[in-house]
Amino acid sequence: MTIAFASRKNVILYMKTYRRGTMAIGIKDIARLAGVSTATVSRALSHPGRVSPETRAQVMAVVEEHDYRVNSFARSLRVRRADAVLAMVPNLGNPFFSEIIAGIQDGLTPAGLDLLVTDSLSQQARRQSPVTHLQAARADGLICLDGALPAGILDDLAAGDVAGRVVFACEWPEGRGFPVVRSDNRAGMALAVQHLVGLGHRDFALLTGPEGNVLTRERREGAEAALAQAGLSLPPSRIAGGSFEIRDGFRAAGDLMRMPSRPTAILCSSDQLAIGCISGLSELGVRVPQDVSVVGFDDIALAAYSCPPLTTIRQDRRRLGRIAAERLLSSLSGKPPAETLTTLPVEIVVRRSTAAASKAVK
Amino acid sequence: MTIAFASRKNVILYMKTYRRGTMAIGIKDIARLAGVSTATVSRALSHPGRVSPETRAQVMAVVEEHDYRVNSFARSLRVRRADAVLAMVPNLGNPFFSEIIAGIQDGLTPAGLDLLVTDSLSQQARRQSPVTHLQAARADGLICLDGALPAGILDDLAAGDVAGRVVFACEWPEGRGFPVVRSDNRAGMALAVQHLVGLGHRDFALLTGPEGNVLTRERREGAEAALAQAGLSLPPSRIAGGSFEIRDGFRAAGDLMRMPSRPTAILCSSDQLAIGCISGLSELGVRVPQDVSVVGFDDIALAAYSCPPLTTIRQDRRRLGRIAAERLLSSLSGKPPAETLTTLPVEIVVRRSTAAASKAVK
DNA sequence: CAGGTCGATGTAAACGATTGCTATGCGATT
DNA sequence: AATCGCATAGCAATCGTTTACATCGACCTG
Repeated sequence: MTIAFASRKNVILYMKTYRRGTMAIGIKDIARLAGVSTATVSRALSHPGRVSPETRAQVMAVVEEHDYRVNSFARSLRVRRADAVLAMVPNLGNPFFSEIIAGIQDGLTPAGLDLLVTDSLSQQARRQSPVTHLQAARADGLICLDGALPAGILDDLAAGDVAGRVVFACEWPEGRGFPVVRSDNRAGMALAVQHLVGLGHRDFALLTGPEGNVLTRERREGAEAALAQAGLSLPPSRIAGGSFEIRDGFRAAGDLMRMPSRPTAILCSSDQLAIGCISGLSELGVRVPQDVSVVGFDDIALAAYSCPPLTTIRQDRRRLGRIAAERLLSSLSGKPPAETLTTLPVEIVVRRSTAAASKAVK
Repeated sequence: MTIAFASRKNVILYMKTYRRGTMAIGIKDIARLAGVSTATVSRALSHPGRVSPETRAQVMAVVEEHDYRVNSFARSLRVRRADAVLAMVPNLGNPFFSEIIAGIQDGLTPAGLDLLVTDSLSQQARRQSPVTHLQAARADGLICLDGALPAGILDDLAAGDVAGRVVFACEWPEGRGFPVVRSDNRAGMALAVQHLVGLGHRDFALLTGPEGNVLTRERREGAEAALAQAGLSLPPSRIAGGSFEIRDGFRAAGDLMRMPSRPTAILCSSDQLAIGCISGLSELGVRVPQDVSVVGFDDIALAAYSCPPLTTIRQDRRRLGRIAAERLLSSLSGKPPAETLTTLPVEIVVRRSTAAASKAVK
């Protein structure tokens, strides 16, 4: 059985050799077969009301018989519209984004648009920016899930020729005025804090995402504000993290527990962080939730089945994607943007990683 | 002088804008500004060797200055090539596929191809099949991760005009002769069985995926064959499951433990099943791995952090995607397919969900 | 019955690139 | 000196649609 084979050679061969071999059937053939002009075929297909019922039926019969499809390039070239949208994620391999992508697809499908995807790394590899796709007319619009684009690209995205064709979702660059669709990160953290305070916790820690990320900031601020309201605060020594990844949750758990005074409740900026954190805690013999309570953020599918099942903040990622797509569509159709910031509600789902603060904590 | 030049350029641009009502700059503009013909611009861009160094530099300068991009539709129309590939997954929201998609992107990027994605549901919603995209020239090829396409669509995919433009990855329809890239499912299950037999286990159970799925079949067969080799067998009452989802693992755990005689080792056809299963077992007070050992399949990111960390069969999904992309590229370039079935090796990663069979089992 | 309206269709010009031919200029070969 | 070859660049056809405009009856109206 074979394992793999040289790729570079294929690439070169592809670039040099490939031509679409088969001669596809075109509108002219249909016209001839149906005994009408190409204009009539085109109209029968895209403006059925503009041709007589008999002609339409006749054309359709031929179209069906030969399984004809309009060549999308010729069409797009003529109408100057790609009928496609590009979604750019920081990392395609990160499962966190898959549901947002699915939501985008949901939003695009009713409008008959296609979905192109790419990730920031591949773009860099090709020395391209998503702007290229727009300029090359390959996509009508862009939904960007990466809030950390370089300034130069952001400038391009704000420039005249792509204005109104970009929506940010989930993450976004600050102070740029792009339309964005996001979850209510502050409210989410507030929910988490209130839940834990209600359980009697007074000693909090926070696991944050990467430095400079908007979500990191909003979630931290949300936590701090809610804690302040409860008369509590979050000393810097109680803030750890540095990415949304599992392994940092694991690592941070160790760091936190090594401190002289231990928190009884840990707020995590992602479920991955929370799962890593719990894993790290159990490694240290710290029990969740008996010794410390942990709450996550996102409510990924596995959250309900981790052990213990994770108390977390649910954000509806699918909906977020769909709404981003809808906003883009509306913006593409020339409608003036309603507001630039759309904030989606979140909710807390209480499972078993949180419990009343233990009285006997040191 | 610079001023004069700039203003003339602006006038030209303005006139163009005014006339056409669009801001896109075209090859004609570049040609005019560089003082050459469009043919030369085109050649400077795509066959740099065919123009003199001076001309090329001159053209490039103008191209850079105006940030010109070739209109991909005009180009695709002319060269009859989309430079894009469609990936079709059963369900975009399922994170299992995200890494395969990332791998596909990896394979496509060096060749400069774009990636379109869609899922089976959206296709149905639009009453389209992936064939449509190929016929409409929207994509050069298709990578299909859905092995359960209706027969009619499979017929279309095998038909003349799309022949050689399809590769199946991960899953595939049987008895059709399409090129397939897959993991070595049988060997994977054999690895799992051997590991457990080595730990002294004699009482096995198997959690399967959906009925009719190739992966379900191959993994079951792999398990059965390896067990047979060890002189063991798998009675029907020890086979449960019905999907790759977490919740079915959870449910199946209950079913299995309700049987009069309990297995000491559970083979799961996916990590999700395994995680659900462990969750279900712990619900019933059954400890993993002390009471029963569980092994998963896939090695998803969370597998290392579940509790206990999951012993599982790793399949390199990213590589699988990349190789599928490379096979498609090679096939598009007209090379005769080497062999239709490419099988990727898997390996077992032993963590803590498996242990020696307890002597004291009832 | 002349003139006007309207609906259905055809004609042909875009859309923006690529590329087979052809023309030109210039150095090398015989 | 005449010819050949080659590198370079332009001309114009072409890719497969859509759509503005023209055409042509049929029907209506005064």
